[in-house]
Amino acid sequence: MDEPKPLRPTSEATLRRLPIYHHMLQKRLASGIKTISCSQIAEELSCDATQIRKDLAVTGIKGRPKVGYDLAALILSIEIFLGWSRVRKAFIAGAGHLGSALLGYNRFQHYGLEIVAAFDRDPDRVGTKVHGREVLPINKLAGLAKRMRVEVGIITVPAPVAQEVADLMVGGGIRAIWNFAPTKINVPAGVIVQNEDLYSSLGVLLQKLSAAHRLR
Amino acid sequence: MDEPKPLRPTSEATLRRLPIYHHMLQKRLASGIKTISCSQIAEELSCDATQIRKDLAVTGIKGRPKVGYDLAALILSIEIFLGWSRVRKAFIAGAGHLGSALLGYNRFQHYGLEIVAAFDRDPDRVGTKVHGREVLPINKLAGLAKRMRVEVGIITVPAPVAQEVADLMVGGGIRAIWNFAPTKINVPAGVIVQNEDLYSSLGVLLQKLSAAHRLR
DNA sequence: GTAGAATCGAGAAATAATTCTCTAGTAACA
DNA sequence: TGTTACTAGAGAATTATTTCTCGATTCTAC
Repeated sequence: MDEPKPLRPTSEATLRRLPIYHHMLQKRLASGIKTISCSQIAEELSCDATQIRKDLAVTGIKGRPKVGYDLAALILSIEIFLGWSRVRKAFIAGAGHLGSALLGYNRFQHYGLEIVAAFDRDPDRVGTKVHGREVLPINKLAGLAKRMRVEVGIITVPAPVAQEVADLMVGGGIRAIWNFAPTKINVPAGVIVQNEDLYSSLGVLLQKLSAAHRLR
Repeated sequence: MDEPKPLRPTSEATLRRLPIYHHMLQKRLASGIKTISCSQIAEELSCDATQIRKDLAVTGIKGRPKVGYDLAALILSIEIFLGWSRVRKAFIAGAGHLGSALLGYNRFQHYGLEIVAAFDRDPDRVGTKVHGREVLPINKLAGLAKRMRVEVGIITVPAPVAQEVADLMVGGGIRAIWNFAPTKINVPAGVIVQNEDLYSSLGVLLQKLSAAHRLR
């Protein structure tokens, strides 16, 4: 095995930081520099240099003392590690506000994801186009997913129907689900679920605000 | 002091889980039951009962052995702790796809947030209405925030202008910022920033998918 | 009543994550 | 060519978080 297969999967905390470094590094690349050190990254993002070093190490990149990392190589290394170098097809279920907004993110393509079609239950929405992609009836989801070998499903339907939609996706062979519905979805082992609960984030924000209030 | 003032702030992990319990508990409340135990919650969300018990403890709720918690009291306790019991005014900067989607989330009101106005730089958008709220020019943001005592700012502008917008918000007295732009924003001490980087979440999802691939 | 089952709550142990410390290597400069 | 300042990388120490264990409490059934 030429790839250093990790005994433990990379921690979620590290995975969440890598894209942040990536954004920052691309900004630097545009400004023309060739190499960058952990201390420079740490300075800009105001976090710990050692942590960055450990995070970057999981991608397999090697740096040089006194110099740092080759910027272009580092960016590429992060992209490969995160799976952004290969674009995977995605279906989105729920063509409401949030679904439409995600369909409008055309930059997902640069981050390994291509949303190829949208699905909805509402007959008024079916047949319309959102950001250039046609909205299809939800009952076509599983069959098309299988036929087109779609790997990722995005759930932006209301919570009460999220499980139903997840079942359709799993039935269609989808193995990774990005769930924006604020509810738990049950899937068979082997299917990856990434929950994106806006209310959780809002909870964190408002609790901190309340706590700050209480201190004064 | 009648409130148990915590020496350390509650961990982010706990804060993120509380809203998840809240969703689940409300679903249960609708089904008519009066009390619930940690083991029942753990079963439904497939996580550890002890962790739930520790999480709920931070809200100050007391349970009864053999019975569990009073469901209504527990929900209220979470809401108070997270700061959802009082509705705070918010401004949103950036009336693009994502901004419009957030303006359409009218349920934020139940989670302590009321988006009262939207702002944009684009003259074509200014003056239009999005989900019932008028889009105002960005240069009015700071003044209005101060006058209306707005506490929360939501950033849904492109990354390159996020810092500018954050500065306007801070200038307007806003003390908590929900940042959807994939970039770091610098704010004075005391201002709370909650980053919501979709690319980070996507990174986690796709990396896990890639890793799963590599294993086979 | 009393026995038994279920649960909370608190402290201990185990695990995971972050930060610190040291070594070796590299480049810039005198 | 030697000296100095800087940095990656590895391992140790620290800190935070999760999981385990156990005693106390309270309800249910007999």
